[in-house]
Amino acid sequence: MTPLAASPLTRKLSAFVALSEAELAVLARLHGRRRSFVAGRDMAHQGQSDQAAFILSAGWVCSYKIQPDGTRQIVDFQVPGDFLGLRSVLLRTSDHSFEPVVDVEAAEVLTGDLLEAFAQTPRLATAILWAASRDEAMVVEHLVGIGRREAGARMAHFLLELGSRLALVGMGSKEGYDCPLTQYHLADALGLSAVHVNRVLRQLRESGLVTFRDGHVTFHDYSGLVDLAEFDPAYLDQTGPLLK
Amino acid sequence: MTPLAASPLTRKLSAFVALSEAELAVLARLHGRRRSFVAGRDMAHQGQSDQAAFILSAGWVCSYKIQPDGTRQIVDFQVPGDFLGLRSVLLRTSDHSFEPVVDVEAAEVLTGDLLEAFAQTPRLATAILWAASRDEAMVVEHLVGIGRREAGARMAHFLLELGSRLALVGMGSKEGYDCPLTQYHLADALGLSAVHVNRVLRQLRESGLVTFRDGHVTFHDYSGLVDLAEFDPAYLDQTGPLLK
DNA sequence: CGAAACGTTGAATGGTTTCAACAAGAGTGG
DNA sequence: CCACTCTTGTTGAAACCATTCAACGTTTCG
Repeated sequence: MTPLAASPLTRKLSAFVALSEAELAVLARLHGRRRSFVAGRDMAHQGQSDQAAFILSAGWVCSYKIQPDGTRQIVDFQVPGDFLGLRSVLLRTSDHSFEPVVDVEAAEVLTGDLLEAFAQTPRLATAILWAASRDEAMVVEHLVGIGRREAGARMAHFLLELGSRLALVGMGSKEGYDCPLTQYHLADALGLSAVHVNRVLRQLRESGLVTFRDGHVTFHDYSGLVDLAEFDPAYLDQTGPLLK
Repeated sequence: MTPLAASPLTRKLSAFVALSEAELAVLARLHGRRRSFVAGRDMAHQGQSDQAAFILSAGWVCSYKIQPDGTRQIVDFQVPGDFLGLRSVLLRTSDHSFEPVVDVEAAEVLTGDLLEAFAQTPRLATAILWAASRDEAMVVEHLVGIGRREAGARMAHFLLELGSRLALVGMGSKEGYDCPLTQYHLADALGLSAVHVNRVLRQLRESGLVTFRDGHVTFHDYSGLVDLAEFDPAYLDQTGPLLK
């Protein structure tokens, strides 16, 4: 019996591991401290220490780094169901900033609560760490994309990956998904100029592959897009954490 | 009293945390299973599971991903003192390959031994996890470099970072260091073509900043290079793991 | 000696950026 | 309610950075 309104994180983890009632209860308790953040105002800045982690339940966040010359590189996006700042708590190395792309609802997770939850339910701990390693794999794939894919394939890959992530929490399908990002976000994430992002999007649209418009991504030719991007979701669709 | 011939990893950790005799002993025991690998033959392949971790004591390794179209992106290099495949053991998500750049000496670390060591000496565990988070920060910085730095600054930043890492284990200084990488390695790491790497290196050389030649990097104008690269070693020179 | 790996250089091509200008909608304050 | 500004999106033309192709030199190694 799944909860009436499972949180996105619960949904995501449940897609890979069958969680017991007790584990679901602990997970639910982690969602206790609800917090809100308004779009555009950073949740945390580079160099700030002692910050909490969050579980995103609604809204989008991006984690980025600003360079001395003012250019920005977005490292990753967080969508509902994603952890945010997990490594900062576990390992204390947050040298980037977090900006809510839209208004955000999140649960604050204190270090103590997290460690306690881990101690109580090792299987849950494994599942969460597995999710963290999945995030890391995405950063690596992101690096590969920027380094070795041309703009069209890079964009296609990005839109497909986002779609897969959202599908996992019921917010997207092979038809498309809602996406509040601006072309500037895409530019800063993909290492392109905003102008070129616009052109690439037009090409993809005119090729009948995808449309990115008015806050919505629509896949017109999913498999064609997969071909263009050479999208291999192996790094996303893992067999799940190794649990006995 | 430091050991007569401290391992590079011991050296590195000691630069940030004062380890007790007992902790040093545990660390030494982790170095027990010595293994050798010859240059060019992969230590592990993409998709392979159930692999051990290694502590590099001599030689260089690169971790990379091959794309369907044959292009390669090097994600990171490992130099003596670095862990290799740590995340694969802790979290099981190694979707990239490891190639020894030169002949390599490493200590194999079995999952069980590592967990046992962690249980025995929590401070050592924290120190090692801190080192892992530092590696992660380098991958993020690498992503930023590829996405938002032009070729010259990217190369300069890369050479400087490598220098800092090597200095930590006594294998480099602000004068320079030995570096067995080929221009092809640089190209695959920096997301450039080998031809352009050659040109960029020439420019840097002719500007009197650095020379990369015959397996040796020589800094001619360290601070000039730092300026060009906008190199801010904050993500490397952390205050160390938070230990009580 | 021949092959293979690495380095070097030129010329042509092309993907991307920059600069510039304009359009449309949202929000703001008078 | 209407100017006004700000953000976001759009498009063209010129400039530029980087790639590709091609050729050649050097060294290493079997």
